[in-house]
Amino acid sequence: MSNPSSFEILIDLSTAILRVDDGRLECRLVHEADTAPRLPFGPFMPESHRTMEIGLRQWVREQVGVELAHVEQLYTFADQGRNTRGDGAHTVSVGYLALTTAPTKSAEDAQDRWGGLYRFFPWEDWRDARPAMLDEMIIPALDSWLKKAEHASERVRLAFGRDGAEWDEEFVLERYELLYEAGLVGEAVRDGRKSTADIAAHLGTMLQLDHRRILATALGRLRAKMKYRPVLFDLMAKEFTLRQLQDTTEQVMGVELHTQNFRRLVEKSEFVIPTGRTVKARGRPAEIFRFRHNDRAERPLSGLRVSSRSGGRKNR
Amino acid sequence: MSNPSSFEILIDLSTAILRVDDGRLECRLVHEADTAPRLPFGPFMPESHRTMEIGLRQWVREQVGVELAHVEQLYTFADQGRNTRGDGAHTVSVGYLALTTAPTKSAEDAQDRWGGLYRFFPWEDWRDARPAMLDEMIIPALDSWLKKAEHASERVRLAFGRDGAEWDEEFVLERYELLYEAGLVGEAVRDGRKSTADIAAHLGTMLQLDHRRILATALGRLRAKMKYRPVLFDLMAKEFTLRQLQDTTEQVMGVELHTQNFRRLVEKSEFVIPTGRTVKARGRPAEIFRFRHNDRAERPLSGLRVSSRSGGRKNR
DNA sequence: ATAAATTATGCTCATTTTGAGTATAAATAG
DNA sequence: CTATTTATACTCAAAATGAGCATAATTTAT
Repeated sequence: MSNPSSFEILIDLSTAILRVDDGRLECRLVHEADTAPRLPFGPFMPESHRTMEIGLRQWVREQVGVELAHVEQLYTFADQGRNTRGDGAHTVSVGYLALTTAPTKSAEDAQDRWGGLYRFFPWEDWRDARPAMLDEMIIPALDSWLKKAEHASERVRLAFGRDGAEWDEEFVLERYELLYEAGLVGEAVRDGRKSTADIAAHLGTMLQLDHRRILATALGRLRAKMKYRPVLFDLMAKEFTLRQLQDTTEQVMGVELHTQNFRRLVEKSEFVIPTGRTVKARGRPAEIFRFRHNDRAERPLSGLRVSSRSGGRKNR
Repeated sequence: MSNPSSFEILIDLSTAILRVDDGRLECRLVHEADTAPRLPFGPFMPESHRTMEIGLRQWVREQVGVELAHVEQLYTFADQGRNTRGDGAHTVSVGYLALTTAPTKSAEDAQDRWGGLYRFFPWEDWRDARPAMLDEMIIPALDSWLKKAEHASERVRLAFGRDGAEWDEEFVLERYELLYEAGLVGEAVRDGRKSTADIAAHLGTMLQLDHRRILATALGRLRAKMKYRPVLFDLMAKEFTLRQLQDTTEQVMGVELHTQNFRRLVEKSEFVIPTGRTVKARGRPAEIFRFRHNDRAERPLSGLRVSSRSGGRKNR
């Protein structure tokens, strides 16, 4: 255990705060002059932060000021050269995911404080159809990269659902990492790796430091978690229609769902209770529901094993 | 982002290395004079470790010398007072899970290098029956703690499957944490918390620092992961019978399974191919299988959604 | 006012998966 | 040769899933 002295390490606590506003999945951003946007973050200061979560909540409070409904540690990143600032300090970053309830009055915020999540990962949004950029840019670029990096071919196959593998919507981070390694995203260019800058310019918006990596981790984790824990409700307002619930799920999963079956699933789960009231819009008025909180009668914490609509998830 | 200077932080890389030997789930331990055993660990040294995984592999190599089949970061713990050594340095520990293939010739190791995992978590082993210690010690002690700590009652309910909630074998960490908070495990005594030392003496073997917490995280994660990724095979030898596969699964999940249905599940999954050979013992000889490696034809990486045998999982 | 469009909700049906057995096969142990 | 043990095969009902058709309750267009 040689030399257990300190190593001048700085720990960043960075948080991906997600919400769904008006049916759109968004991430809270902080803008600074002359740089890419960033996530809320700050250093872990053990003298004043008894736990990391306390520290993170302090930074979020100071920089953002939103109420966090769910907070969860994601991953600790420490790779050399991927979270580098001016000073040469070694920086490790601990990424967190936080969810926040849908805002009551939208568009109250300054326009750019919340950014649509798929701006950063356009290839992850399959709601309409398989994104064209996959076949037009990403796959060809990966193929040409694979000539030099054959060792990665199995990873590419699984992450991007090729050669009979399925597209797994949870593999958000794996896909981002491959794009980074292949030099196809802006951060690779910035970090001075061998890269293809012209393609990178089209593959989503860059963030500072390793924040897009953290965001990818957040989305992947959220997609996975929704299937087995009822985190979905931490993204909803107190009351909602089943359509809104479905919209939120679709936004997160990046896939369209079969409405009737989704409804059946939700009702069976008993996570939700009808209020009796309805809301009017176009078409038949929808009933308003709310989440069944920590009642005595609460179901075991299964999630929603959502089943996608026939249209989605086509592979090549 | 005030004051992003360094804070004299030391990062420990600690690894729970698991294997199944002769049908028993074990964890690699390091013994030192006059203390509780510990996991292999060492400091992260950014100067020489380009990534944390490189660092961890170095410590494992130096202290242990086993081949790791699967390595996965678990969680980063930084709570004040739970990983304290003599020197007052602030220590954060990053826990890892590593799996290792079943050893060919068992009992070659010195006796105490590998310890049965359920020594540390006797309440997690439901293979035979619901562990008696739950009703005899743990639940009553928790109940009496809850009188002073009412806020925790919902957590206890979910973690220990009370009042209609189900016992969820994945909640290993949640249970350990509650036992710690309630002062019922040795580490709470050691850390100087309000505790019930006489009970703690019976609730499993202590480890150094926060290593048992990391180990709990490891077991919980492994149990969860087995259900959706084929990590199971990283615990098996190259060839095995379906009974051995089932034994391993049962060891990890801490539950007995329905043999015929397990077999059906495994065969359908196509993770496994028969070798044609059989192995003799008592009773009908069992066919020998091996894992279908990264073949071109590999299935999507689903796991085994194991279904427990009727006997198991009874709640109170 | 009436038809068309739109959205919500209800229901059916075939298929697959699951949970729980019963039955049979191929060995060893006595 | 019989009982015991372990492995493997097969059955069957119940539950879950995937896909679609049908109806209800509104608004929008004509």
